[in-house]
Amino acid sequence: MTTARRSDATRAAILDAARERFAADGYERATIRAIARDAGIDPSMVMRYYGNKEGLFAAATTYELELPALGGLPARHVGAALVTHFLERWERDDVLTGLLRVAVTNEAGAERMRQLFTDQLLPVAAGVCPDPADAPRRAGLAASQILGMALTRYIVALGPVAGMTREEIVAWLGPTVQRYLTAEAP
Amino acid sequence: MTTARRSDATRAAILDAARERFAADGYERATIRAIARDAGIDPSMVMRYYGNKEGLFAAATTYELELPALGGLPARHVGAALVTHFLERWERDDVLTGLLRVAVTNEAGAERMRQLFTDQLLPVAAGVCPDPADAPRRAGLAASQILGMALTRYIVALGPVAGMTREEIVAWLGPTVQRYLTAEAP
DNA sequence: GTCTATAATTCGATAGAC
DNA sequence: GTCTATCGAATTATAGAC
Repeated sequence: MTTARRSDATRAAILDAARERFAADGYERATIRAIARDAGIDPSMVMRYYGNKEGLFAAATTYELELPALGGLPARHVGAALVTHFLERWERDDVLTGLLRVAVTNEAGAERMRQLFTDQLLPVAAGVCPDPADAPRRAGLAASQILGMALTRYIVALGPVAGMTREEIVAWLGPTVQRYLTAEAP
Repeated sequence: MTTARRSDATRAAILDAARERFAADGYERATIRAIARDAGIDPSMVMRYYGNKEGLFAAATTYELELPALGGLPARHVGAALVTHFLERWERDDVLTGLLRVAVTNEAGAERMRQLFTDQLLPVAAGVCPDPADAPRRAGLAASQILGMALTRYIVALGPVAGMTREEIVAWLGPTVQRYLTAEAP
C-alpha cells in the first residue's frame, strides 16, 4: 500500500525526532512542536498517530538492551563484559541517556526504567548469581553502579569521569559489578 | 527591625517550599505559583525576593554536604564512612535528591552538581588518595557509585535497592568506594 | 494524509494600588 | 511588604478544511 508506506516513514521520522528530543531535553522541555519541526511535519500529525505526549513517549522509548548471554563466559569475566556492553550501547545512540533523563522527572519514565531492569537485566544477572534468591538485590547493586556511571559521565558530565577512556572505566568498574553479581555476600 | 524579621520569615518559608517542590517535581514542573501556595504567600513575593526562577533555584540549593574529615580514620574504613555519611545525609532531608533531579534536566543544576563535587567531595578524596594526581578520577569514580545509589534507591526506586537496609548498602558499597579511593590502579 | 486555525490552560513576569 | 490584576508567551490538544 502506498499510503501505508508513506505513513510509516512519517511515523519513523517522528519517533527518531522524539528520541533525540527526549534524550536532549527531558520529558517536560521536549515539546511536540519541536519534535514535529525536527521531523519536518506538522505537530498535529504527532497527535494523530500517538494520541498525546505520553503515548508518543511510550512509543519512542521501547528499548532493547541487547544484553549478551553471560552463561557461556568464564565467571570472572562477567563484570567486565557487562560494563563494556553498556558503554557501547550508551555511545551508539542516545536512547538510554534519554530514558534516564525522563525516568528522573516523570513517573511513567521511572516505571519504564524499572521494567527494563526487571525484564532485561535481572534475568541475565540471575544466570550468573550463586543464589537465585539474591539475584534481585545483586542486579540492583550492579544497576546502581552502571546507571551511576551513565549519570556522571553522560548527563552531569563530571570532568574527570567524562575524560576517562572506555578501557579505564571497564578496568575500574568491571571488578565492582563482578563482585556485586558473583562474590560472596559481605 | 520588625519589617526585616517578617521578611526573613517569608523568605525562609519560600526557600523551604522551593526545596520541596524542586526535589519532588524537578526544575520545569516546580512552578513558582505552587511554591508560593505551599509557602502561604503570593507568587509575586517570590519574584520580588529572588528576581526570577533561576535565582530562586540558586538560593534554594546552596548545600553543604558536611563531609567529615577522613584523615583521622584508618585508611580501610574510609569507604564505609563515606557511604554511611551520604545515606544519612540523603535521608535527613530531600535537598540532595532535588539537586540530583534538577541536575539531570537543567544545565544550571548540572553546573551546581559539578561545583558540589569539585568544592566538597574532591578535597576530601584527595586527602586519602595515594597519588594526588589521581584524586579527580578516583573521586569521580566514587561519585558515580554514590550518585548511582541515590538514583536507583530514591528516585527511580528500583524495588530491590529501595528495600535494602542502610547496613546492607554500606556493606556492599563501602568496599567499592574504598577501592576507588585508595586501592592500586588496575 | 496533511495542514490551518484555534480553543483552553498554564506559565513567568510586570505594574501598580494599598 | 503584601497583594490584585493582568500581560504576553508558550504549551497540549481539538475541530475541521482540503
